[in-house]
Amino acid sequence: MTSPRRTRATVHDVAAQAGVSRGTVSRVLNGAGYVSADARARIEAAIAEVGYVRNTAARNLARSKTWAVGFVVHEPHQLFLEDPNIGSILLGTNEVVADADHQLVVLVVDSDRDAKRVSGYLRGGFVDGAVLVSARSDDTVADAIVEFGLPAAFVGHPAGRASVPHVRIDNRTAARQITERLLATGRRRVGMLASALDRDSGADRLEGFQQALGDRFDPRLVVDDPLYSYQSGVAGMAELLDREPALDGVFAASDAVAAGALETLRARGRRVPEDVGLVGFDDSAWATRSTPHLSTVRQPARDMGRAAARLVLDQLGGHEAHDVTLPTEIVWRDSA
Amino acid sequence: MTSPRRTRATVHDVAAQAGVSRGTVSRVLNGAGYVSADARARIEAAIAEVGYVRNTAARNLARSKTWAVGFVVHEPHQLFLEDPNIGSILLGTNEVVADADHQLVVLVVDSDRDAKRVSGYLRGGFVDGAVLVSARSDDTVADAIVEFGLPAAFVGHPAGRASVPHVRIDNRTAARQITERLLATGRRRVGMLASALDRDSGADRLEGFQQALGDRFDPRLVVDDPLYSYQSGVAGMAELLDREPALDGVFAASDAVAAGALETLRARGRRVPEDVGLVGFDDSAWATRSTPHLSTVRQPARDMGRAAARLVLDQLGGHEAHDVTLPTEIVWRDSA
DNA sequence: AAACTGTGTGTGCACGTGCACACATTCATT
DNA sequence: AATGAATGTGTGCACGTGCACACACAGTTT
Repeated sequence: MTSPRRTRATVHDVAAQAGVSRGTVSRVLNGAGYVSADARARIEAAIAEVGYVRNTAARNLARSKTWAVGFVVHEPHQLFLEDPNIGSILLGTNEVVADADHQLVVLVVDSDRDAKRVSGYLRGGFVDGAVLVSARSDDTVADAIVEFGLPAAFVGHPAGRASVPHVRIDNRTAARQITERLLATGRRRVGMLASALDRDSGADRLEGFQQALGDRFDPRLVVDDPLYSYQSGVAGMAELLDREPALDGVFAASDAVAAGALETLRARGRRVPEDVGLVGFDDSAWATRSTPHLSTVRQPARDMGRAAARLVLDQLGGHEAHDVTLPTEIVWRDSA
Repeated sequence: MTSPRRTRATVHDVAAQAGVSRGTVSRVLNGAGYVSADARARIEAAIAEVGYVRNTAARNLARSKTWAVGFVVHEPHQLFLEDPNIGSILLGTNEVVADADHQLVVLVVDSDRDAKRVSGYLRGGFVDGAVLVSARSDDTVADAIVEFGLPAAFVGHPAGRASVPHVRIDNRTAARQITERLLATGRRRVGMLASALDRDSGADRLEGFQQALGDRFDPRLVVDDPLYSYQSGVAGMAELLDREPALDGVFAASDAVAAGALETLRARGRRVPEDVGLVGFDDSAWATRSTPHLSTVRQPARDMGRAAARLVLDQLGGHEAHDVTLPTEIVWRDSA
């Protein structure tokens, strides 16, 4: 068993081994021409011999370009794992970033301490840009990025940040449309399980819901929770039924919330969709994993991830980045 | 609106602004004593004035220490997102790594091109060590790590890699125990939905299953699939029922697989647990999200993540790293 | 008065690379 | 024969930081 080298080989070692200078080695490594066939062969042999691998960190320092892009998720870890939307955004972003030969670096923020560390990381010259998912309005990581001037893109538009390019969906219109569709099934007492009202997504969905109901909107029939979680659906639904036993329609701010609501409805002996019509938001894996399958709004999460990546790459390429709004689609299944 | 700096401030700028030398600035930044109160105050003012943030990449180069640890997931993205075990391992690892003031960098490998890029990243001096999850036996990223001598730890032990420290559970014993428990409910024709036989986890679970059945083991009642996925459960269960309609017990190699099997069983009109007893593995979110809730093996995923992180940190601290085997627990619910 | 200690500060080099430039050689052109 | 281009190679500096060392000065000890 060979013991791991205490110190790695450098271009100097390669140059010495091949009997040439560092400059020539560098030319071989970086593909620029003007190297004799003989020198090239000797250098390639030397590289293999001394086991040279380029120190990318040093290269980045010299070139001041890292070929890495951060993907910052500001969510409780648990939710990061539970929410398939974030996963799909990650997929889309990675797709585009990898295709441009950059390395995506995923950073999860779940505490003030994390926020501090991640902010330092982003400013520390490790990445050329960053994609931020689900930033809240008082997001210190976002503050750090903006202040530092790091090329970035937000997925979802945190209130009060005009200056940062972002990718969004029209949450308000989508929420209005699915609520109208729910009302069209003849429901009379319709409530909402709202979430994350401190973000545009949460606030706009509530607004769309309210628009659809018009005069019939009753603030008592809105329960809200900071998180888009299964658990918040379980609890919120119980609260809603307590407030209005005659409830016959529910718009949940996400599929995870809807799935939780479904659990409570079942426990309380309400049939879905016969007694209560239920619609969700996201068209996540929850939608088809639940019984009955959920009617919901399809968010083009993967496209959003792709678009956000492009916004960052555009900026890195010196182009202007233009905000993007992507279309949603109503997916009608069995829950309403 | 201030336009983002084209070039960031350095220690030189700070030194010039404060009227001192770089060395003194460095001492202030790194906390080493021997700085007059006057100089310290001027430097701190200068730092704020020019908006200096340390270039951590350069610092790392100088110190040859990055304070970052890679977390490599070698899975199709889709599965990475679907499998809550990986998420929990990630949580545990991040917990310990963050506590040691290191930054966890998540890297997902889903293609040969990814593998190449990630290998380069790991060797490029961006991280001090790495945790590898679900490495297959012919894993090129693992090869790169071993060859390069990067301090690392595997979660799950890929066959034929004696030299790398790893964290594992005793899959064989756990599989044997839960199969025995399933048999104890009086099942006569018991099959298995096996997965990932190219990893220790998959192969050992099959072996444990076989041990429990002893003479009654029938290789025709084992269906296998490369992935621990919901979809593989759906398809595998159909195959198993086609081969043996009288089947009354199934051990699925993971909860996701069991959940898929449940779907097929329902579609084919088999009641669980009345007609068919079903047990899974992992005690993931699938287990309690399914109807009925799954009997399964609890894998201490979070602890495994923690242990792996410690293995890496131990090596970074110059200590020897000892392999860890963690205990499992059978969780008996309603599906058998 | 010389030698020593403690405190504060500046300078040079190293980390490992990339790149601009200078220089050397060959061969074709005027 | 002198100029020029094309090709090949070596050297110095820059990237931004940390650290070892040298130095300067005040106050204390022999």
